[in-house]
Amino acid sequence: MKMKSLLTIGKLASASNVNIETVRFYERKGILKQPKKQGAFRYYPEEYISRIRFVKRSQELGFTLKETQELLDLKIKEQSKCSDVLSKTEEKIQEINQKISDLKKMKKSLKSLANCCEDRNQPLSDCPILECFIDKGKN
Amino acid sequence: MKMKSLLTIGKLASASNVNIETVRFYERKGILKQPKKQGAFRYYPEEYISRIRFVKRSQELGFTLKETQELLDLKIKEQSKCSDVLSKTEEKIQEINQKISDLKKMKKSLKSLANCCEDRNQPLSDCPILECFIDKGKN
DNA sequence: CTTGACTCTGTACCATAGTACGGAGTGTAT
DNA sequence: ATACACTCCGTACTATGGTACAGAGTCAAG
Repeated sequence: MKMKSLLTIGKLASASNVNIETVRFYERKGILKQPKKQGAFRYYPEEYISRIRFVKRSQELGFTLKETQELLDLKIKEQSKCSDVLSKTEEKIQEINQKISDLKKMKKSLKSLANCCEDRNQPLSDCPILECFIDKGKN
Repeated sequence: MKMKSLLTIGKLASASNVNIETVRFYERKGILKQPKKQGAFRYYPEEYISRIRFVKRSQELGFTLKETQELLDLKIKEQSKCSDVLSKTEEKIQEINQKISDLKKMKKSLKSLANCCEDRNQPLSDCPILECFIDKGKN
């Protein structure tokens, strides 16, 4: 049974650039809900591709699979209580802000490290990579 | 032998808010170089505290231990070739920029998700969390 | 109606990043 | 000089996030 815009697991995996086993793993873990099976095989609508991509990028940004699932669940459960969604989104937004701010600090440190090499007046050993996240006095 | 500003492994661990075993683990992995041993015990200068903190925060930002070590090595190997340091830092800065930009997209999506609940005109099911990283037309 | 590529389930295995623990040794305060 | 907390090393175990594989079943093209 072949329908337009339904993918077998193999097609989905290669379109999403992950291993087939990873798709099954995500299903076992509940990150992807298992699609209708026509007969014995899974057939996935195309939107699963963006889901998997979302999962991968979310991980690269420092969210665990569990957290990623929470992010996805915000969308998926259409019957979610609004107050739940709101507080969960606020919480995730706070986490994101913290990550962004820390990444900026790290970037600043890396830049001054790079400057040590462009501007040879400073010895490399004085570069402040370790000071990224250190509060000195007031931050 | 007790000297000012030298810490035993236990003091270091609790000052850095990690498990003692984690310190030893980092040492085995080469993330922390092992300090002078006076007699049989390790004695750490205080700067190890900021190193460990750096490692922990770096991980939270989505860098692996290996990558964290690369970042630290930029500082530690004072005889590093400047060109190496520069290209490594540039590379990390690019990664950081990408992360920041993706986090911002994710945040934007979460905000419009939150709006669905504040402004009931939009149905929850239309919220765009999955569209975070999708290029549609020009990005 | 067979063949071959693909999929199924279940289990085992892998790397990363720790954490726990046993049994022995050390350091120091009293 | 002995008690007790702390440290040593080595090994085993844990959780997370996959990956691999065996052996059976399925699909569809020829």
